[in-house]
Order: sequence, then structure tokens, then C-alpha cells
Amino acid sequence: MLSKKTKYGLKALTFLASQPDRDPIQIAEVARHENISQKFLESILLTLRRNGFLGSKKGKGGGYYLIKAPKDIQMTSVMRVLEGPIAMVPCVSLNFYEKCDDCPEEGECSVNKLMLKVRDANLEVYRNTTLEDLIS
Amino acid sequence: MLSKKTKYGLKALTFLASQPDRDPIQIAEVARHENISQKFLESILLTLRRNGFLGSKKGKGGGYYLIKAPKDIQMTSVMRVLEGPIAMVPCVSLNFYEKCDDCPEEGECSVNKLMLKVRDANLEVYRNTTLEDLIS
DNA sequence: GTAATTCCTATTAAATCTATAGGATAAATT
DNA sequence: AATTTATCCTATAGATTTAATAGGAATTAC
Repeated sequence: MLSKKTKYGLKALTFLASQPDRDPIQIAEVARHENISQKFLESILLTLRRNGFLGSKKGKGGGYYLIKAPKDIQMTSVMRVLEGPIAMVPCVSLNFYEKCDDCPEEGECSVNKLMLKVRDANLEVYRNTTLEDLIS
Repeated sequence: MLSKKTKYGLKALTFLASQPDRDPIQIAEVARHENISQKFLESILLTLRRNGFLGSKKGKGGGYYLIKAPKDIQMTSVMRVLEGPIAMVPCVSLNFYEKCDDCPEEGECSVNKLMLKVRDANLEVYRNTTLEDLIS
């Protein structure tokens, strides 16, 4: 299952990307428009800012705004930041690799074999989809 | 993340599929061979039997065995039984469809748009992989 | 009849996810 | 300078899901 964090984060990014300009938009406005708990969204936007997707401005007239062109934001990076590793098991992860402690021979593990294919299929999608592609 | 239930279930299926014949194999032996908690595995094999993948025999000399040819067991069905829906959100699920309550227009939802692609990519993999493909 | 093994349900323990609380910090306005 | 507005930040509570265990019932082989 996709976490709500990722779901809300994606919706927020898309909403910001679809703005006519890059003026700051308040959390409250995003939350209202996308039906998201404001406090929860706040923490999500914070992570997105800390990871280089958003800029922010405090005080009156403040809010969040995109700091990259939507076409330059790949879903690989969005998913990794919001949802975590793209691989379903650490033993096939590119960025978060870990050996299984139970599995003696990775090359002969059926789970490894299947999840490698799944990872590649997902990477293919995420690499070839940018935020721009998600705007209606 | 792939659940341990699915991971263990896949390993057990592969182990049973790689047996020279279809004589019953004890839970204990599968558990030992794959480093799995026996009690946990027991409940997994039970689900696999109830869903038509395995047969079982009680008492001395009993155990579990495959009741279909490995090449006839698609990963789509294994994943659905062990891991649940293949889609990451209900609004793009073929077998477990549900409308989002927050999203007014599915066709304009970025999450829907992305997850549709992901679902298709995963289905492609799961449909084209059988248990036979996972045996070393 | 006894031992071996699966069957079945309930429950506990652990981990993760979702959401909230509440004050700190900074900017704009007056 | 004071006030208002909005993000910043950490901690924590509540809810849900996952993982594992417990313990006895049912069935089969010998």
C-alpha cells in the first residue's frame, strides 16, 4: 500500500506545480484544496523542503513553492524521499542495499529473483515519469 | 516493503516446487531449510492450501505438497493471496477497486495517474513470471 | 492406542503509520 | 516596537498492521 504521506505529498507537489507562478502558497490552502489534515501536511511539506523539492517563506504572505521545474522532478527521487526504497526487499535495493541474514545464496533465492524484476519494472516507470507528467 | 508472510510463502512454494516428486514435506523441514519460524510458516502454508496452491496430509508421513505444476502458478495469484492487492492504491485496483473519498475527479488525480502506470508495470512482471521461473 | 502431524482460533508483542499538540522562530505590517 | 501571520521543530499519542506464539482439536499411520 502507498502510505498517506506519499499520497498527500504527491498531491501537494502536483498542486504547487500547477500554479501559474511560483509565489508561496500557504499550507492551509494546499490542505483545503486537497482534503488533507493540515498538521500532517505540514510535516510532509517540511520533509519535501529539507530534501530540496520545495522552498518556503515564513510570516505573512509566506508558504511553500516549487524550486525546480516540474519536468526536472523525477518520481524516483520523490518516491525515495516520501515512501522509502523503491525495492520491496533490501537485498535488491540500489540505494539501500542490505544482505538478508536468512538467505545463504542470493543468486539462488526465489524472492531475490522475483523482486529484482519488480524493482526494475518500477524503476522504469519512476524514471520516466516527472512531476510534469502528473499535471492534468 | 514485502511482508515476511509473502517472503516466507514464496520461499516455501519454491522449496516444494523444487522437490523431485510431490510427496508430502513436513512444515518442520521447510521451516528448517528456509530459516523460518515453524509456527509462523504453519499459518502461511495453511492459507496457501486454502487458496488452492497446496495439498496436505495429516498424521505420520504427512505434510504439504504442490497440487499444480510450477509453470501453471502465476505470481499474480501468489501475490494477491499472500501480499494482497497488486495495486498500491484501491482506486487503480482491478480486483479490489474502491473509490477514494477525498479525490473528486479520478481522471485528474496525480496519484491515480502514477499508480496506474505502476500497477501495469507490476502486473506485467507478475503475469509473466511463474513459480517455475523462480527455481534455481 | 499411541505417536506424529496438520488444523484452527485467539492472543500477545512489536513495529509502523497517521495525526495532533504546542511552543519557537521569522517576516510583514502597522 | 508590537502585533499578526505563517513556517519550523520535536515529541508523543493513537490507530493500524505485521509478526510471532500458544495451546489444544482433529486426523492418520503403525
